Amino acid sequence: MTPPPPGRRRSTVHDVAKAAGVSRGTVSRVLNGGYVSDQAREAIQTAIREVGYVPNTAARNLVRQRTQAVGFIVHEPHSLFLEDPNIGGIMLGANTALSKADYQMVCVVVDTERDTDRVARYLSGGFVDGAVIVSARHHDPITDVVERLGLPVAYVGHPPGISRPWVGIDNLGAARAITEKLRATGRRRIGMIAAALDRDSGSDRLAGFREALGADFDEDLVEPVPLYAFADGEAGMRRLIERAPDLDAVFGASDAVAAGAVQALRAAGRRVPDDVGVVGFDDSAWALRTDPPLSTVDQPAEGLGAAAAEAVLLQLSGGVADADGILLDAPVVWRGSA
Amino acid sequence: MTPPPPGRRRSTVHDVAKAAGVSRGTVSRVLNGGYVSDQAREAIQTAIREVGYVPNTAARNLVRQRTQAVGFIVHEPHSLFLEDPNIGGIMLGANTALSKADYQMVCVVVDTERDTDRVARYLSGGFVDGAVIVSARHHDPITDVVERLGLPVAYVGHPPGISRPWVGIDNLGAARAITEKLRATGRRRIGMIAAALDRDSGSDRLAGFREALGADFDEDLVEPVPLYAFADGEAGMRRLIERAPDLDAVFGASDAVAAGAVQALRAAGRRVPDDVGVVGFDDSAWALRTDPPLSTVDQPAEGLGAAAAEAVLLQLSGGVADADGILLDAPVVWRGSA
DNA sequence: CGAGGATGTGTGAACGTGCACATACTGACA
DNA sequence: TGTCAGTATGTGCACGTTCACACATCCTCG
Repeated sequence: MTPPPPGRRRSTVHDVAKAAGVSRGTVSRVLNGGYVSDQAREAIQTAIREVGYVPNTAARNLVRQRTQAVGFIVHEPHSLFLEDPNIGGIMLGANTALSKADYQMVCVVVDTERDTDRVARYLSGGFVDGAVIVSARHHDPITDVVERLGLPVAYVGHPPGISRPWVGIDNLGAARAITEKLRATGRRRIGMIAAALDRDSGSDRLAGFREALGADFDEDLVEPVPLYAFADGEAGMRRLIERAPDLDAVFGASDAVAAGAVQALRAAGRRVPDDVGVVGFDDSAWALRTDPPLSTVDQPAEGLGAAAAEAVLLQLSGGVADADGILLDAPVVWRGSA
Repeated sequence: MTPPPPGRRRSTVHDVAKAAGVSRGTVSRVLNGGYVSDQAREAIQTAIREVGYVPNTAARNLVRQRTQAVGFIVHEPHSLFLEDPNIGGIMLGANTALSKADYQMVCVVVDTERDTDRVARYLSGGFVDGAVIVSARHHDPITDVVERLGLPVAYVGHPPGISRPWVGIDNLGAARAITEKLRATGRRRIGMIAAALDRDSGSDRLAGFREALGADFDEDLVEPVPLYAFADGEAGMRRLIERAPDLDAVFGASDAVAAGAVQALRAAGRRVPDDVGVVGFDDSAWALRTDPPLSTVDQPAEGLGAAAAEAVLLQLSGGVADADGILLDAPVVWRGSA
């Protein structure tokens, strides 16, 4: 089918060796280190430029028994993938760290169940040396495969029951911090729109909220919604106002949720922040887009991606990554919405 | 360094052949097609499962002279990559199309100049069989390399001076359509915040705007801004109101720009849509986020990605992709902002 | 002056696959 | 019965690299 590239054949070490008047071995040593005389090195480097030599990855991978590629696996429905403000940053951070170490990043998006099997097979197929896994689920076929294979991985977020390296932010602590700050402004009836409680990030944020309020915590002021989405925030806020009209502040589990809440509050005739203070979580583009801009928690997405990638790279270079997890700092960003 | 995978050695065709009592060749034929008796086929398939055989990609790539991977190359600064509402969709669409054809997608983000060289080298290194290239620049080292190598590619968007397959939307036609619709609502003084005029998408949208207004076009009502970003829209709108206080409608070159414009208008005491009608472009998350939601043009991001990927796949399977480009339909979505 | 390390180079054997080729058996047909 | 097409299988080589090993030279030190 695929004809050899229209131009001429790719040049190989042999061509370089011939052009430089040395043997393959010496060329290889120039590329991979070893004793080479200055004279030979120079001749070879000239020859490389001359014949336009670029090493053949497949051949190198074959003999080295590795692929110099790391998978970036996102387990989210497509719609969420587009909505999530962090994934782009995580990807970028991971990609930057991997490129720097001369690894390639291979993106894999897992949507349907069928995909899950495909990816599990993919991972066991040795296409990648390791993987950064975002938003894994509990007892995911993917995590199962990873555990069984002992593939070097790092998770972004902390899937329960997994004892592999992971990076995340201190969702609980950050949620507690921003709730405390909100409380310190004098608010008394503080509600929360809690999203994605089936994930650690969601349940930890709720736990932090609860801790900050202590004895004042009122179960009735928590409105659970399925996703970290704008529409969920809006709908949740509507229900919450109805149930607790005296509410004077609300913590949205994400900026999108908080933005939805602002919209619903405004529609209900409440002023933000005068009548109701609102805080979010993520410091995504949403936060600067609402009026007034959201007080929120800065989620260092690029940092998370980079840290996860580095944890994988560490394992790849023979190190042992700490399975206890790395928590990145997620500082409160105070703006006008509360 | 990297020790062979902690478990046991990966099994190869030899192991399968031995387990099934046949030769390597027959195993290969089961995998790649050819004459095989039912009996042998069954024995081999059982053996494959038994020994947990997964073909070695590197070896296969080496002998087949291809990598079964397609690059996804984004030439944007990191900050824009995160802002752009379309890139996620394009990526997703491309990834879906490629996975279906059993190709892997390798993401490459080009930010700095240094990156450009790295990627040019990467592309010429035979790491990928083809590439989907997003937002290429004119006389980009990357496009140069691609042209020189004759690498099968497809562009998303139409970099000038390139005669390779590309997919895009009819920016000019869509901009004309939404401007006409805006005009039909009775607006008389229609301005435009024109972004990214150094790219085909930006200049085409301006051209469409101009065409729709015909003789009524007023150069003075066009405010050029560098990027498709919220902040640019806000700043541009501020300047535009000052210059033309009698303006009664504005076309933002993107939803983000339009959202910024809405913000600036509101800050200036204008009501949307009562005093000033606003329309955007992209139908991104921004559109539903403003109040009222934006009238805009639906940019089929996933469709673009998929179409580009398919154009690459077509070339890879020996077909000749149409270098004239494919234009996807971009329908006007009318909401409350005008 | 010879042993032995440091430096420099060439050669052969893998790595795991796909493919061309050789081989062998079957049945149909002249 | 010989020939030929179709079916079915095994074998050798090539893909382009790295790595271990053998070998050669030089310098140093006892």
